[in-house]
Amino acid sequence: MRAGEKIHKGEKREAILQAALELIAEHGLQHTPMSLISKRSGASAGIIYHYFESKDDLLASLFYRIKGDMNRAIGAADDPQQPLAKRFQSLWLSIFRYCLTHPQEMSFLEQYESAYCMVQGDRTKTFYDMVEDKFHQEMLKGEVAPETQALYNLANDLRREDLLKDLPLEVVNEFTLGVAHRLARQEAAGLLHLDEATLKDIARACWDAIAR
Amino acid sequence: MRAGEKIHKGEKREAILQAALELIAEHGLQHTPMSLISKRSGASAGIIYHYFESKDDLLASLFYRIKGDMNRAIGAADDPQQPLAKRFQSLWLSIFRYCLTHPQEMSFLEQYESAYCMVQGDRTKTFYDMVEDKFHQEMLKGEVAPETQALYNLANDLRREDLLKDLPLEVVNEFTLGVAHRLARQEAAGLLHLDEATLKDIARACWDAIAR
Amino acid sequence: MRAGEKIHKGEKREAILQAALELIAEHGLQHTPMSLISKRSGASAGIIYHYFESKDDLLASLFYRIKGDMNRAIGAADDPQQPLAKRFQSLWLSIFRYCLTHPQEMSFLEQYESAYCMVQGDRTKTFYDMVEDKFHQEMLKGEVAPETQALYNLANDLRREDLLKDLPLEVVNEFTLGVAHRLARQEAAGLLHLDEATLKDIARACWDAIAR
Amino acid sequence: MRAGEKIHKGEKREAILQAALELIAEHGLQHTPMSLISKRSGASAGIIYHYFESKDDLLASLFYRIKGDMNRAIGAADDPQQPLAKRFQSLWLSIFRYCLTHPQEMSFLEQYESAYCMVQGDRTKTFYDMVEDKFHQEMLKGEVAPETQALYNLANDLRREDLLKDLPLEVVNEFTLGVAHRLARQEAAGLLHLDEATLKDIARACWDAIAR
DNA sequence: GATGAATGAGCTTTCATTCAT
DNA sequence: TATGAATGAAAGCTCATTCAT
Repeated sequence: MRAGEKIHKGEKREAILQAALELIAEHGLQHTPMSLISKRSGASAGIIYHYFESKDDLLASLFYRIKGDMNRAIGAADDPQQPLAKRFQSLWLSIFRYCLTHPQEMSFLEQYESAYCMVQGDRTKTFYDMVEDKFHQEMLKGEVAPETQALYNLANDLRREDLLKDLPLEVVNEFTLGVAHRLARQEAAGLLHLDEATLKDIARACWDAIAR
Repeated sequence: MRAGEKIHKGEKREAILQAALELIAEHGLQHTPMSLISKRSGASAGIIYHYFESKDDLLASLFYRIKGDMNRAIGAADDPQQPLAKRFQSLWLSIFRYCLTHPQEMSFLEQYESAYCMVQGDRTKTFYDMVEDKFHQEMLKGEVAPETQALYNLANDLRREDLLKDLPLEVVNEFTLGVAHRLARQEAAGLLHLDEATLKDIARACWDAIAR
Repeated sequence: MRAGEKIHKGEKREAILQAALELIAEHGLQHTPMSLISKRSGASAGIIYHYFESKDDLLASLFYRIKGDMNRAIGAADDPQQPLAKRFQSLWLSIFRYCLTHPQEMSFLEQYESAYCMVQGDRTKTFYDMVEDKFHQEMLKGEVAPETQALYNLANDLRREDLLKDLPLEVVNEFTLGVAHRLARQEAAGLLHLDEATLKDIARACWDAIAR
Repeated sequence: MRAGEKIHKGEKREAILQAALELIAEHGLQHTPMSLISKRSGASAGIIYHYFESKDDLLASLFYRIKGDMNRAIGAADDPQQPLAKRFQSLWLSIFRYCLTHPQEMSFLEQYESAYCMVQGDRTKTFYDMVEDKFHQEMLKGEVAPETQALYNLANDLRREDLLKDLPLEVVNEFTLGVAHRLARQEAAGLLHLDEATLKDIARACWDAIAR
């Protein structure tokens, strides 16, 4: 009964995270009280605090679960055997598609990141500076956000071949993952429709931006 | 005393908006109660409801005030007499600088837009679809968000000269205003430092992305 | 209308404190939720937080209101013109009577003081060490708890005449105020009945304990 | 294995009581949830309800365990062979020392007794009137609280020799156990330091209060 | 005996909004 | 216009107790 029990445990925790994700995507971070998460997930109000220390902890856990999923999904699409230009296109398209097919996750990420990003003095603090739970601490030990790992690997390969302009890595990131993310959001919102051919054109435009 | 009274009116309303902007940038949308806005602005709790119908109305008013400011600041930098490539560079740099020098406004915009953007069914609804007050209605009559006007004018000029790739306008927007916005954010957060030369390189990379 | 307003304001604050006192004496500190204080006092749940920062602040305010009352009541009974032995008896009886006629206040004081007194390491911390609000800070500026002031004045006069044994002041305090307090509690609880004559005998026994 | 099992049983029950005692002395009665007692004692949340009917029952059991300990400790110090004045001094000092060396027990007793003592109408009800479990019922069958037994034995001996003033027994109790208890508390809190000589002076002052 | 996940009523506190003055 | 005390629903969270295993 061991395995069964563990699955059951994991399922409840997962149900809570899933309920939170759906509700936040539907009603917004501000209009998602714990009571609603409790109702939707089928968990009692109290038990949520058995799995998560606080609402903040729940949200942080959800954040890192999504980041991890995204990282895995995108990383899986990278094939180091392929030629570099082809790899870049595949990666760009896989980012775009992940964003497009995960609107709830994208909605959550955007709300969460912007809610924890504020100005102090003449300084903007990102949520990475502000939230101090174990998850964030662990994450900060790595040098880059996990979902950019595949991209950074590719960027290093490009640089080795001297195919990349001399731009900061963050800028390269904005021209690829950033642009893909934002366009996928607009497509998901119906503000835009991009067919296969256009997508490839855009991927190519990104390439033009960063390639020497 | 008429004129004086009117100035006084405007000042109080402005003080409320300014207090809201500062507090939201400092503490976040979720942690900015009306009571704090009242304290910071020097206006009583009650009188805020004389100037604004509700908190939502106050936030929407602030949103449109900022959008207007931004539009004016960016538009002012566009000189139709200049050659097109030069115009593009100027515009890109002026967008970047506006974002960099207005961290409170950027913080507010990001929080506000993401808080009012949610998923229903398999559809992402932007806050433009959801908020229904007079301001939004007025805005929706125009075809594009005001701050992109100068960029769209330039894009049309570029297209007339056949200098622009055949990409949707929204994509062009992402490669310019979007990229500038996100990089300015990172610079403001101290995650990145971009010197004058690098900025011009990035503006050029944007141009490479969209120019034929 | 000024005076009227002020009285009205004070009345609501006072009503809250009075309701808290009654309920705590009736049901105990642990079984007196803010909701009950709100109901009994006729104040809404929210407005209590206009007058007091928190439940702790409310309790601390009540504590100092009672300490002040007690001090005034007991101090008023001391007549420096009287002979010293007579003054001691009067003071002792007035302490006893105050305790006896204010059972709610006594119940509250006992619960409050013991609830905030705990052991850390091999050290007992009194609530004076633990609570850190403005009231306590103010109180600690004085050298002795206010209700012992009259007693301390008398003790000094006795010492000047060399009528007092060479005992620490705290010990003198226990033999007078302390004993009176505890006996009044037992009388109020019906565990004991002390008539006038016996009371005078006890006051005399206290005198025997401390007088040379 | 019988004996072993019984020892095991007793140990777990004792561990729970000990954990409760420590936590209540450290954090206060109000801030000692069952979950903490469970953690500190190493017993699961559920099993506590095998040993105790409820939290109230656990607290009552702890109360009587402490009262019994105290009684035994103090009674052991009384030697009926000694002269009466000497016996009184020994008893007083042994009370004082027990209180001083058992700060957790004292903290618990004070909190427990005051939390269960409340005012109804113009009447103060002690916790003896209010708690109705078997322990209290048993206790009420005896005429006096157990820890005063040794003192009462001595008081009777004194009265037989006509050495005692004509004061109610409760008053005698206050002048001895009561005063010792309160002074030990203050010493434990560091508000006071009483050396051996002073302690004997105080024991003598108590004697002066009650002796004819 | 023993576990610890689960319950759900109840807690303190917050806050957008109203309204008598 | 302007005030700020007052409202009360709703928020996040706690905790004594139960019960399937």
